[in-house]
Amino acid sequence: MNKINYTADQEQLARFAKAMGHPTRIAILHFLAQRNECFFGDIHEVLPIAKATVSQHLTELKDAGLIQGTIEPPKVKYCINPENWKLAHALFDKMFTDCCPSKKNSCCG
Amino acid sequence: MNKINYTADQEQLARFAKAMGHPTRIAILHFLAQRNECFFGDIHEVLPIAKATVSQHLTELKDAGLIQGTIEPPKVKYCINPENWKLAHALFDKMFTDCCPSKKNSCCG
DNA sequence: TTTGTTGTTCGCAAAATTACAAACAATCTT
DNA sequence: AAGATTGTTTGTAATTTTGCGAACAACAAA
Repeated sequence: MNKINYTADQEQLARFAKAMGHPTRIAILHFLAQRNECFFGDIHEVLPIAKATVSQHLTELKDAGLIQGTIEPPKVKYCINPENWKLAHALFDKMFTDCCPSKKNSCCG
Repeated sequence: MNKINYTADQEQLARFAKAMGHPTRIAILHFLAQRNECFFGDIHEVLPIAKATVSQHLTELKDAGLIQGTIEPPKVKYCINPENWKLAHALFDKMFTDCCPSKKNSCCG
């Protein structure tokens, strides 16, 4: 009967996952990994959507902490946020490892 | 100027991420990992939301392929879907590894 | 100062998400 | 058949997300 509270890690993981929960944003993250130059224009150029929408998706990734933007007039350079990227990697990995169905006490075990 | 298409892997990863993009659903996944018995009632009991809402969240996780449900009258047993769980683990891991900021050709490198 | 380039913000519309109570269905027990 | 138990489905409401064009802001160059 005891209701659980969501832990800080669970909330954080959900926030990261939500930010990654759209193909465009996954594509942006992939794109940032393949380029040294990560200006807005470069990103917009390869995506099949309006620049206003690209800007929105970038804002969401930034708000979630997965990327960061730097103004280099007249351009804006985007890149992965290294610390939060590591954190996200760790949280996801822990999740998938903890819930590993091969573990003895797991469902479907 | 060449617009990219989202790859099947990107779409799949986004689908998994979207399903994980809510604290309740993260909590459900964690819960499924800690129990052998994974009946609906057990899950509902620990969550601070109505059963209809729990059912909805379970449906989303099921539709994304992350969990599976088995009817064991009069109960319903839920558990992790082992194959898709592995797939999700692999896709997320590949993403985080590919985009690792420590790599030479990465942004922020 | 005017023009051009680069992105963000605003205003709007359509669709999806989240949540609940109430009704329903399926199955056992009496 | 009637009741009890377990979850799902339905109907509804509030909020969020996604997307676009147009307007705007910041800055460099002519």
